[in-house]
Amino acid sequence: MTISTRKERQKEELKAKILQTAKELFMEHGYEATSIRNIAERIEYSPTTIYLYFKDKDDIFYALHREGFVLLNQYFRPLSHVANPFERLKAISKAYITFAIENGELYDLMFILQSPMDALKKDKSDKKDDPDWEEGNRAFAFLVNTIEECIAMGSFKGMNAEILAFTTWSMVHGVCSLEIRNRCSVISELNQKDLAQRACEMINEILDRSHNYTPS
Amino acid sequence: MTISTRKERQKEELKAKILQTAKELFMEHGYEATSIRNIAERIEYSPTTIYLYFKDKDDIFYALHREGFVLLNQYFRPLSHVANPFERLKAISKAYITFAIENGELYDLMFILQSPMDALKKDKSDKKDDPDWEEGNRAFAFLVNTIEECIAMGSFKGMNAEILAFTTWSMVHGVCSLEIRNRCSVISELNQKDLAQRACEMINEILDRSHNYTPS
DNA sequence: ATGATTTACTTAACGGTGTTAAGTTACTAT
DNA sequence: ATAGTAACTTAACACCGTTAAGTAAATCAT
Repeated sequence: MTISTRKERQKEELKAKILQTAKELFMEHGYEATSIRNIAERIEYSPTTIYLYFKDKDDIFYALHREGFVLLNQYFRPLSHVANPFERLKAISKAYITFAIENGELYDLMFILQSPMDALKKDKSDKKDDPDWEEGNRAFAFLVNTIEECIAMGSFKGMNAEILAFTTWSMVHGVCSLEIRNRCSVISELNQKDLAQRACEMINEILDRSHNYTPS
Repeated sequence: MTISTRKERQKEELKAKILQTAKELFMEHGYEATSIRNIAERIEYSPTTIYLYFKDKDDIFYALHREGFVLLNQYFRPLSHVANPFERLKAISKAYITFAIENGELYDLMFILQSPMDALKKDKSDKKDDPDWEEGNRAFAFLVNTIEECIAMGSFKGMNAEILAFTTWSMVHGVCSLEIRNRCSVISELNQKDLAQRACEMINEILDRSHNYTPS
């Protein structure tokens, strides 16, 4: 028994090593420039070995995808102590953009690249209630709950919490993705990250005005 | 003279034909699945011929990029007749998302793909005042001008027009890019395009509340 | 203990990609 | 007529993701 569990462990170790190496290369050079052959070379195995542990390239990046959400939740965790739900909402949007700027390639993988979504489509038909998606659901649920609390306090009168959560996410994602995919430099002379920061502050300002709003 | 002008014309015709074929294939199958060899095969030339007309693959897609902005401006054109600047702003955001949904692949090229930005980086150092970028500038200027008119009318008190324009663009881009890159289906049971539409309406609602806002 | 089977991995190959160096043809100018 | 140029092609390089077939060692069954 102990000998077969050792083998089991070694298999898992190799799988983890492939994943970690993929992550390193991906962080260094991005998705396009990371090849199965590169990964194989760095871990000193033949490229085909990787296919014994992962279905295909998308499958590897789908696994990294999950790690991204774990990290994002770490950025969110301290914010659960912010008592005022509206302050918490603004803190979430700030933490989100900080995460995006500090982990550009990972953000790209999680929210821009098609690849991990393709992997999801291939063998998972359930989508939402898949255990790999748990961390993603947790992150989004935190946002939805915060907005529900805002509404319970009388903010955002007449708005649907889930739609507003998606909309808020869209707004900050818009800033982050334009920054990551280099669309900021083209329209403004400002430093790119400054522009992103100022846009994010403005989103908070707009949310502020919107949540305080009382029809006249 | 007339014989050499004919040759000149034929060269331009072939260049246009390459571009049009690239566009067709790109619209049908997306960026990744469109290869130089595919294009060459369809126009019945050898793949290397394409390199006599375009520097590389990015260069081809950068050219299509420009056409995308021409089309976007066509969506915007009728809106210049909307007299009320705030109504015009909301109409712009609606037209933008309609453009994105009706021309998904083109939108992807213009605002998501890295490729055309790489082409821009390669041989253009001026960036903003490059003639190829004229149509893009026109589209953004239309948004900035509209917001400036809003501010002149007393809306969005205390906000910077350019930053607000960028922020507004970010907000609608966020919705469009999440939809195009398949991140909607994961978080909601709603039909993807419905979700995008509702998010866009909510952005207009938020802008509405924000522009009506008077500090209490 | 020995033969059969399974496990873990590799070699070699397929069909594709973007790109370039060298070669070919046909037209043009002297 | 000949040298030169313009337009295009052939062949190749160095990659890519992926798979079929093969190998060597460990394990299992008799």
